[in-house]
Amino acid sequence: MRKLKTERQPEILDAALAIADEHGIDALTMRAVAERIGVTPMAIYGYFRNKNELLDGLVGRLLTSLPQGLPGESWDQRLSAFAWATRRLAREHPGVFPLLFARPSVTPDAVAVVDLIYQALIDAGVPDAEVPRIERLITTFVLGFATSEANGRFSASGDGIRSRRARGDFPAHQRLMAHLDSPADLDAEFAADLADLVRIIRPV
Amino acid sequence: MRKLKTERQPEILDAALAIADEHGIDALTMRAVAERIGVTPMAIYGYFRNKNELLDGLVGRLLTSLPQGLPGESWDQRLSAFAWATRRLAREHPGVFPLLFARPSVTPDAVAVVDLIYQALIDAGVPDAEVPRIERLITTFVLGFATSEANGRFSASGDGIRSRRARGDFPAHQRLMAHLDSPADLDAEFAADLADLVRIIRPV
DNA sequence: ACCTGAACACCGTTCAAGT
DNA sequence: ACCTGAACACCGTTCAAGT
Repeated sequence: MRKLKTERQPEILDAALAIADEHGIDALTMRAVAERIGVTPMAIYGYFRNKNELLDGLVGRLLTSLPQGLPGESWDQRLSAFAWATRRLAREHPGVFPLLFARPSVTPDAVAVVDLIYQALIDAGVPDAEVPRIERLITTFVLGFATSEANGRFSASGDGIRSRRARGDFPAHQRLMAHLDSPADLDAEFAADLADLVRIIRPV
Repeated sequence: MRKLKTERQPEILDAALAIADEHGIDALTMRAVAERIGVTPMAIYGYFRNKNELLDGLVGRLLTSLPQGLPGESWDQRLSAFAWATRRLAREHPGVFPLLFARPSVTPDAVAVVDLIYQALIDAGVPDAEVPRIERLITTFVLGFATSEANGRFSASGDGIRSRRARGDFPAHQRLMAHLDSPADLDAEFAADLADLVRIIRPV
């Protein structure tokens, strides 16, 4: 368990994030990161024990870039700010964002975000015993929505379907045909979803 | 665009799924699959154009194993059956399951599942124009919950936090300390979440 | 204290050949 | 029609050495 250097960690994470943003997550290799900061691949191992820890560092970087939550705002303003900021993050870093789902994130950064949501729910009047569950419910949805968008799960309907739909194999699709022109306005949809979720919280 | 053989595709997918289940997704290599069915790595390429298409096949396999929805059941029974079956799938195949989030799945298998949920929502009285949004809301949550569980996002709290919590850096955590002993009963939590989501649907 | 160079055990995938 | 063998261009990571 060697002690890690920290000096150039931010520089390395910057490089890694830039590579993933520009060329996709598959292009994020130790060798590519090294080349980008003008160093031999092995130099990276002085700062991160292995590639997995570098990815953990990337997750931490994403989390710290979320808003800290100004104390003056109301609970639903704070919740909403978190949700929209998370979604914006996914759009800015679609390659890296899905890692948030994969990595437990028990880092201080992650706990800080959770603490913010806990506080918002407490302020909303959610009973203490219910707060952790509702927090998981909300972050699961928000993370899931943002990840779906980043991965193209909501678009991509395309052609093959349309014909099959017409063939009548899927009766509900046929009936809803007028409303299936791909989720045109995801901003509006996300807003409506959040409103629905807040309705869960309110009278809990 | 060579024509692919189909005969041994199921056999190959079986092998791939078994490897991922037994040794994790990282152990799922073309070479390992080939060895498992007693063939050279290159033989696989007669059945799947590349590794990505093999993974798509795996996603299809997971989707077809979901229940088809008996017509005799009520809409909330059908919705509930889908949700619990999805979660069970994630527990049986934690390594492969997260692929469902990554791959758009516009395959017939995926559309069939969506059609089932559409129908349940229609039967629940959700207005046609709202059905696709509510479907995405629900599947996003269910997929997100199951993926979180498969990836250990809900457990894994552990030690580092506990001390930090005690240090008082996170006030909401401190207040809720009695309720943070890791999400003990995820079955009950999932049930409560589903009940909350159904309350969204009911009076839409 | 920080970085390099060479090497190892793997990958996915190509191409040409074998039966 | 189906599969094999050898090879290529990559990976992450080790170990020992260089300044």
